[in-house]
Amino acid sequence: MATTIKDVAKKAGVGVGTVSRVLNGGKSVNRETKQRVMDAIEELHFVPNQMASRLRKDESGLIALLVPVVNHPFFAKLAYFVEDEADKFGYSVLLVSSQKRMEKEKNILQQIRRREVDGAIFVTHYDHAENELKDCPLVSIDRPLGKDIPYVTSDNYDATKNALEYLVKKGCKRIGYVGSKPLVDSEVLKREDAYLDVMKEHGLPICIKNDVILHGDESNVVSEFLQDYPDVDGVFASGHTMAQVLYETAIQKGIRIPEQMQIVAYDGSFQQWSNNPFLTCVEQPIEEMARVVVRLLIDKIEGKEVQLRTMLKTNFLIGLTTKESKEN
Amino acid sequence: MATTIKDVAKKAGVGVGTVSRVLNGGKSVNRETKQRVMDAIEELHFVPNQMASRLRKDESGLIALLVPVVNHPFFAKLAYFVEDEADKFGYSVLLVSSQKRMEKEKNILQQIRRREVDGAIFVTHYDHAENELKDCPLVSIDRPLGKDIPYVTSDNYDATKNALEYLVKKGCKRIGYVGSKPLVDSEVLKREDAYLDVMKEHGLPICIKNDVILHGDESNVVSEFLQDYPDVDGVFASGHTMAQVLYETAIQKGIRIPEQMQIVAYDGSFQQWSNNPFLTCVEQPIEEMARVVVRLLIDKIEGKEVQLRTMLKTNFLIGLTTKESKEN
DNA sequence: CTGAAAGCGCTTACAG
DNA sequence: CTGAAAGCGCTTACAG
Repeated sequence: MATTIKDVAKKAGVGVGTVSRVLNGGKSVNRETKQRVMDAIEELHFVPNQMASRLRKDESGLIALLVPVVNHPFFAKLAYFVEDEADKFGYSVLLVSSQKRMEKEKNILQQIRRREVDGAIFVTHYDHAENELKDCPLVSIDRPLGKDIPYVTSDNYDATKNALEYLVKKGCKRIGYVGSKPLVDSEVLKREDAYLDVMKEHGLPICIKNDVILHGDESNVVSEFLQDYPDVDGVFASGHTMAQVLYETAIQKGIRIPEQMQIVAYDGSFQQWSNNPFLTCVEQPIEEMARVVVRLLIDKIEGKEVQLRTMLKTNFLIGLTTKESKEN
Repeated sequence: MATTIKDVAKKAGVGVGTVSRVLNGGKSVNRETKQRVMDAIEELHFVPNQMASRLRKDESGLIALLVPVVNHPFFAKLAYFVEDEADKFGYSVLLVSSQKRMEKEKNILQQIRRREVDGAIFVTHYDHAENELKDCPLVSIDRPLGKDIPYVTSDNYDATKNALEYLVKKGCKRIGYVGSKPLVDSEVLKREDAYLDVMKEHGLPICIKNDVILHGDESNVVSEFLQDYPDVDGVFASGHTMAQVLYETAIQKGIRIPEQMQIVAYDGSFQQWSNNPFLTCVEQPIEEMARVVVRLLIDKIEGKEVQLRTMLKTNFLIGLTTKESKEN
């Protein structure tokens, strides 16, 4: 059997309470006693059973991160920094890919109730009844999960507007929008708003394809988009994957980029692998979003008051998928 | 306070043991009693506290997945399927990005001892003392973590050889190899072996850059590689990111692909987003690797005997980074 | 500063 | 089939 706090207590000649106190900081324990206990721990190679301690303290030390799929650059990068930040505060991260599986989201909600996890970060999500979310420490990204659930987002409207204005400035006359529409109310919807506004302002035609799709279907969406609007000379792609698929598909069709078609993307997460941006894109502050959202969650878990909406600034990066700046 | 098994027992007019039996399958419980208990559970919205049950049963229901970084297509895809498979068996996945943080790996080992997690999958890893790994349910990918630790791999040598022969067939005379060397003994090393063998066989020059690097440094490695061997007409890139960075860097330098330089990659994980492969590459069976490794781990956790080495077949995909097949 | 004891919420032989 | 009881390994008032 594994050695327990009892064995340590016996060996050190103290009560189990004292061992526990040493384990939890050792404040208010006599130096000598403490040393004896620590020696015993050392000798017995004692490792406290976390499960017992958690049961007692009624906390799990776990937070769940729900993403549609992890194998997508945006979510992967987010997961990376969420784990990094959580680790700093002593939390571990449970990874859940919930796309196609609404039950998984419900499960997490259950797990929170069961004290299996302390809280959760929903990046995207299905629609849940308000009362299911009640009393669960939850935070989200881009979407208001419920009216009391804090979330982090980026300046979707302004950034998109800015990106589209850039295409206009680069001479585009027929600008398309290709994206995947969120299932529920989301800040991401503002990208489409911005598109419609900019087109209207400049009197340009609307060439849009923005349906609710699953990750993995970008290829079909792009094909249909190019079929419906074969003559676009500029495209705003909502999401890095969409942009990448668009780029590849265009290349395969023999469309020259940026000569025949310029591309601007929202979210340029894969840039990190290169020193210079390849896609011209709106860069979301993914790392900061991750760190902020984790801290929000921990504050909620600890019962603190937190800000409901945090908006972070994006960056505009000029890459090779738009025409060279002459005026620069 | 949360409602407990006791409340349910009282409400149903039975003992707590009976409630527990109903919760755990309800076998050998009278139908009527069972119904009464279930009604009580329903009425009280009772959710069992997992922590207590785990303490009692001495199992956590958690497995840890250690990758250097999640935000890399290979690891992200692996993480996705690991979670999917683990979920089928009732396990949740703890995600840990251990690059740069050897302590994180040690922590997991500790957590296994503490019964915080039931087992772990190490994809890559630092060197650990054999006795640290002792008695821990562990499995890994591509690397033998220790002599009793099962692992899953792909046919690195054959696949690389095959890919290189393809470049030779496509007329390449100066074939380069750019990769990142694993820290420890690994099946991945066989890719370099295959390269050296093929070059020797065909009397071609060696143009190799294969150092131990961190994920994120691919850009520098590629730049140096192209500087050292500016006249390569074919490159084998070990790893999808390396290949992608190579492609982008070449494009930026004005090198035409595949006319001036053909590229073949090991691991074409991002293919999934397109219907047609973009990179010509060796496709690792990531999904199968993930599912197999999870099942191996669960078998180990349950104390079964498992196969030490599982080798899976790769696929060779022809994309746009090598010259058109004439003979096809 | 420290020990003895109660208890976290469940599970599981043990009797019956 | 089922109840009472012991116990999983820890933590935390409560006395002293």
